[in-house]
Amino acid sequence: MASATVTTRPRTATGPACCPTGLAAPLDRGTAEDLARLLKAVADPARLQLLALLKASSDGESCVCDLTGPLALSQPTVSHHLKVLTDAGLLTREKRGTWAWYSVVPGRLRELAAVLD
Amino acid sequence: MASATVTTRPRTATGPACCPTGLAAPLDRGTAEDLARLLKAVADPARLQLLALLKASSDGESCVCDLTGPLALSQPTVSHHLKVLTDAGLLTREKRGTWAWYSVVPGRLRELAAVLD
DNA sequence: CCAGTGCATTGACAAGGGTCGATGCTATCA
DNA sequence: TGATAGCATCGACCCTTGTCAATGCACTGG
Repeated sequence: MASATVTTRPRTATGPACCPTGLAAPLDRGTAEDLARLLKAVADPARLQLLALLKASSDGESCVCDLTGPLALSQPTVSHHLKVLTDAGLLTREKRGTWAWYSVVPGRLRELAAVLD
Repeated sequence: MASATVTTRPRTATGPACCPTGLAAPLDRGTAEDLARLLKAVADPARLQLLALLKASSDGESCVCDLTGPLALSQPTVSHHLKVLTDAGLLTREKRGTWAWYSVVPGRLRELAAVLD
């Protein structure tokens, strides 16, 4: 059993992706926490439904009023989930007039998927 | 909890564990919950470290005593995380003598990654 | 200017999850 | 047989998180 490899690293909260090596090599705690933060953003049924709805949208974007219906959740709850996904860098928000239009950041999900390999 | 490793969803049981279409098409709540359950199993820093350690292991397997050190967590906690990953179908457990040897189920992570696309 | 609409924020609540110490169980060894 | 080592389970604690009602804010239309 090798000695401990728990090296705390200087943090990259909203960094680009995180670990370039994926799970091929042992992860230090900091890198693992960064990856887990990203995965936690996706590991929710409501947020998965939001991502699927946005990807299936004809224009690649939707406003909140079009998302509350399919999810059967209250408007504040949907806004909360959209914020979580946006903070994780998976969605972009563009406010046009009264409406807020959300769309998926292209390639970001694929980056995350590539790490799990 | 006594959850089966794979759900009993009536739709297209040939898929990995949930949605064969990934996020390309809208998800119903049940399918989204199944996928979220799998992702939650991975969305934890300790469990990511465990997966990385097991993948990087020379024999592709490790016993609990070799995993508690690098994670700097107590033995019951590590056993708990290993159980979560095993229940999710991501790890297999084989008891030989006094030791319990864990190893990653090949291809299972890749299946999960393929859904996020 | 005022009423109405779309969305975000706040506060509060209940449920879930990570962690540990203590304990129980099984296999090995003297 | 008794003692010890490796793991799993239990019970408890505390923090996180998903959810909603109420409220606030920005923009639009009459």
